[in-house]
Formats: sequence, structure tokens, C-alpha cells
Amino acid sequence: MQMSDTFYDNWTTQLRKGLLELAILNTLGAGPLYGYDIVRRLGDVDSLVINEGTVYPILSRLRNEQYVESYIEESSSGPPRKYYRLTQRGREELRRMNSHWTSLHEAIGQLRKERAR
Amino acid sequence: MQMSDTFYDNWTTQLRKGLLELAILNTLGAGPLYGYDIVRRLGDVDSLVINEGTVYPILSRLRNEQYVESYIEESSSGPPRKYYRLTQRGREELRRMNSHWTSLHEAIGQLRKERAR
DNA sequence: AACACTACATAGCATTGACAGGTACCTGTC
DNA sequence: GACAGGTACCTGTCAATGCTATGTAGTGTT
Repeated sequence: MQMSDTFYDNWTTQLRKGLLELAILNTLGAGPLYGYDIVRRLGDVDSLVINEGTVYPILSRLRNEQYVESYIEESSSGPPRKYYRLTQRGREELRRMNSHWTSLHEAIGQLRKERAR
Repeated sequence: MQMSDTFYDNWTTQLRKGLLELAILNTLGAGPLYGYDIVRRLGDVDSLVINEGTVYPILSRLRNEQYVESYIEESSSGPPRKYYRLTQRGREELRRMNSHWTSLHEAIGQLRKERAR
């Protein structure tokens, strides 16, 4: 509806900081995935559309922290794929992060309610 | 429980980006407030604790965008206060931002559910 | 051969939040 | 009246992330 809404666009970008890590870890919760596949899966969700230049650095960070581990697998059609799998450490961290995410949501919800008072 | 959990601390910091703007606008939804007061109000909420060096730049940005307007009022005890009040523009933007926030929450919720499948 | 799609990776940029520090007003007290 | 402590505002510097653009390379199609 609005053209070139710089502030809003910028704001949504900022909101994604940190959130993409959470989103990716949660997709990995269902089983191993490779980077390009994650791009497509998150692409299904409007507010989480992502591209390769964003996903690979995140996966590297997560691997450095040993929240995920990776292994290469050949593809029958296309270049080999680098799969990422949640480690136990990663699974625990994910629980913790999801819990923090929930409390953030509740906090904002609280502030919104106070307006209605 | 854990000492010096760099990754987690850093992650929570990143998650706050953009979110603080939303939080502040929502507190202003209940009526005009001055900066220092916002610091105290958000300080009541664990995950949103903020300090002055963070709040004032945000308020400036919001004023530049004309989402809030400010006026000075003397205090009976202490230096004068600069109150910030939501503008109509700000109220509309806030609605839009809250709506985006909700859809983000639903998106993450969706990803978490898929794990359970 | 040219093109498109898959798949991974990196460099440079813009933005934000955190921390530290600075200014200044007011009240109480020694 | 000097000092401490609380109130209130503001700015500069830094670190981290996401975005865009770009590059490499394998596979399949026309």
C-alpha cells in the first residue's frame, strides 16, 4: 500500500536480528536440513523469507557454538549438500531460547494490555 | 546458573533490536511519558530492562519519524521532564507494528509445531 | 553452448543496542 | 555552603547482525 516505507522496512529488518537464528534452530528441530533447503522452507513463511547470504553465516555461527554439526552428502541432481543437524547442546539451547522468546512475547502483550486499561 | 554465557547473552541483545521500539511505543499507548520514566517502567519487566543511553536515541528516532511529539514540563522535584506523546501517525504505525509482531510470533510457533510432528 | 537452477560462500554496508561518560537540577544533611 | 544522592537528559564509540551483491561450481535442458 505504501511505497518506500523506509522506517517500517528498516524496523522489520532489525526485528529479525536474533530471530532468524531461533527460526533456523526450530526448523532443524524436525531433522537435518541443508542450507539451501532452509532458505526455501523459511521462504514459505511471509515474515521469515531469507536468502543464502543470510543463512550461511548463521549456520557457521551455530556450528562454531556446537549447536549444530554438519556433514556432506552428494545429491543426485546438483552440487553436494551440506546438512546441518542439531546437537544435544543445540537442543538444550533451543529450549532455552524458545522460553526466552515466549517471555518476550508475554512482556509485549502485557504492555499492550496496559494501554487498554 | 551459567557463568559468562556469551552466546546466549549476545543473542538476547540481538533479539531486542527493533523490539525496544515496539515496547516503548506500546508504553506510550497508555499516555504521555518522559524518558526516565520509560526506563523505570520497562525495568519492571525482566526481559525489557533498559537504560538511559538506550532509550533516548530511540525516542529521538521516533520523534524524527513523527510517531511521537515531545513537550517540556517542569517537575516539582528535580529537573524538567521531556514528555513524549503518540501522534496519530504513531498510533497507526504502532498498530501495523503490533500486527507484524503477532505474525512473527505465529510464524515461530508454526516452526515449533512442525518439530512435534 | 548457452541458460537456468541448485548449492555453498564471502565482502562491504547500514542499523541498532550496550556501555561509558558528561551535564545539570533538586533535596537533604553535616 | 559543601557534599552526596537521586532525578533527568544527551552523546560518542563499539560490537553484532542482516542485507545486497558477487563469485564459484555442479547438473540438466534447449
